[in-house]
Amino acid sequence: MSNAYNRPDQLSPELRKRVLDTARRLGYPGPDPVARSLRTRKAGAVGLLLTENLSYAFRDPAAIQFLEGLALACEDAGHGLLLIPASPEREDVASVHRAGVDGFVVYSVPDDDPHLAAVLERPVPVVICDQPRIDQLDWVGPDDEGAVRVLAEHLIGLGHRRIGVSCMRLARGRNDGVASVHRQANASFHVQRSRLTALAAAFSEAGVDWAQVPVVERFDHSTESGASAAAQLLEIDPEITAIICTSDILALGALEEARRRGVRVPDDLTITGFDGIDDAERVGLTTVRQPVLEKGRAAGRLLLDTSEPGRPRDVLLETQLMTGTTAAPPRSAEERWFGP
Amino acid sequence: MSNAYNRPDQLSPELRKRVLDTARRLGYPGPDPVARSLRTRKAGAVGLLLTENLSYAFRDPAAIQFLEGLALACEDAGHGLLLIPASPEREDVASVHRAGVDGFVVYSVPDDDPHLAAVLERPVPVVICDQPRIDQLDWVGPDDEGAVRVLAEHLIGLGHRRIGVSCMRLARGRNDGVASVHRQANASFHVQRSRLTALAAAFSEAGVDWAQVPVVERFDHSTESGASAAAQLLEIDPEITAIICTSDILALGALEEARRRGVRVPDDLTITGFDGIDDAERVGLTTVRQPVLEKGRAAGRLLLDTSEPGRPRDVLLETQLMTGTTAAPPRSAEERWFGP
DNA sequence: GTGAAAGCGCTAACAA
DNA sequence: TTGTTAGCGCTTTCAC
Repeated sequence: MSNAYNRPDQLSPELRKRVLDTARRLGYPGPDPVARSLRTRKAGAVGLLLTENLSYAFRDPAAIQFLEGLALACEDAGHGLLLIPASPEREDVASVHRAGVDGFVVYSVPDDDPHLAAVLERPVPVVICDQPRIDQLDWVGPDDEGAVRVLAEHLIGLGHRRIGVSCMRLARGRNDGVASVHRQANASFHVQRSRLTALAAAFSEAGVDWAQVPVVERFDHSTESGASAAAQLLEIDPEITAIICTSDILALGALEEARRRGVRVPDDLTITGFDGIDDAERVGLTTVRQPVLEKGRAAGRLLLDTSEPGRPRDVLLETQLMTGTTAAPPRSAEERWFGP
Repeated sequence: MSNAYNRPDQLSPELRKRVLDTARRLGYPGPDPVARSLRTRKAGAVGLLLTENLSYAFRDPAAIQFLEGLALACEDAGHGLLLIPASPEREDVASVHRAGVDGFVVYSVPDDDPHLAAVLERPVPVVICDQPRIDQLDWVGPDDEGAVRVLAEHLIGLGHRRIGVSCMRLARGRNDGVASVHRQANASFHVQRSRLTALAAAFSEAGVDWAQVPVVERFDHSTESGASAAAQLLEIDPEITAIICTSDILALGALEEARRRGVRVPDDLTITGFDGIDDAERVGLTTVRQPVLEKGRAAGRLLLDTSEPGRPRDVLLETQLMTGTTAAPPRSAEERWFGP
């Protein structure tokens, strides 16, 4: 009987048909997938853990592209993709415990995320995307430090010394405002930490006192946040010549704010992003492009690749500086006040 | 022991802690979710069946919004969302059989989809979104016929009589070209069928011979398809004054094609869409808006709503005619050839 | 508060 | 080729 369903080649077609017909007539709904999973120790699904509300994943263009890549890899392997409900608000970890999956992909969560801890307790393979970095675990992501350094040197080359930084949340607790150097260094989001560290290093080398550079943090990742962060930066120091944003979304918000204020980009103000989403390209944002879809696909492949040629494995993705039209040499103070 | 994990209130905290500590020390990874599912007959997850490749779901704005709504509902109920790999190419239904879920949401699949048949065999609740309509099954969707009729009457009111139609795939088999009246009536995608039927009815009442109206079908749902469909329509009958598209994506493609040809919209040609995605609103497309996010949320709620006040239930969503800037009265032939 | 035992539905191994 | 059986790991029930 089991054979009739699972190994059509092990018995004659006619017998198979007879068995199946009889089964259906008796109201047998087919093998129970859960019981089968228990027996075979395979769920045929991959779990995805995000640090945000599930619905957020469908609002952030970078997250969507990541999902697409991951879905592609799962589909190739005939696996399902289980989105695990793990809002940052509720500490409830049960959803991780309940997930019937063969492994987890963890996408960009903070070091101290309780859901991550729950995932790590499960006896299944785990692949981390972006953050955090954990020993002995497969990892996929871009070289954030290197990419940011290239961007920073581009801006330094243009002549920028007085800058402001707009960044995404640095820890699980909400803090919409200035992030002290201490908070920057202790950020529990590894990616944000490296980007800020790389910026600090590059600009320090160029003679900038990093402690004087305003870094403004926003909890929600949205263009509104980007706009208000830009506004705050311009208030703190109206003399800054560039706003460096750690994501394109924040940068797009900054562009909006600049337009609103009549500040010309890049003439009066340089604005840069990070990620390389479609909208960024459309408006010609100067940014760093990372292959987000590839990231998702690589994560899926890594997890589902059964031939294990020595774990842990790292996949470092190529990034590319996109010199758009939102970065230019700063104008001198006189130029800014009295025109060119 | 089971109690320690599942019913913290049934035993003293200290005992609970001791049990859990000992368990961890012995290397016990926590209760196996699959075995638990087998026993409790609950998977804590909802399956989603689409008719497209999984990755497609992350490219179509309407699908993304639907997913967001569905994810929202799942999250509220603490359920996971399992995306089931069911490409239209492979007839392989095993992924449906393997899915450990408490129910399925079926999103816009054709009447004769084999994966749908597999879903219906599973002894779990099913909610259908958009299509097909199946007796005794919960359903969520807009009033396609009504909405299209309002749109058609709008165009008829403007004076359009010589029109062309650009529509999405009508059956599982690829057919990029003209769709005969017969093919229209036999479309296995219920939604496309109703929209075409409603158009035919409205325009027939206005004195148009529907058999003479060119209806062009495209298998792939993309702006490129929309553009080529528009091109084909204009080739078949250069005198048409309006192109009605059964989706915004197709309409956006048609707009591109018009721009490429120097055909002015709406002066020389009226173009309409369906769905009301963000991009459509941005460019001012005349279209029908349906609450896509709400559709996803309603589907999830319907499936997860345990209090069953009499199934099957239908949720009919409100639609709204968006009179944008891409529809206007047709110009007479002379005007079109010799200018206003 | 604790322990023992049945059984969820399946698959794989083995026996006939 | 077909039939039988053990046991996957859990929860629930019931006896202690």
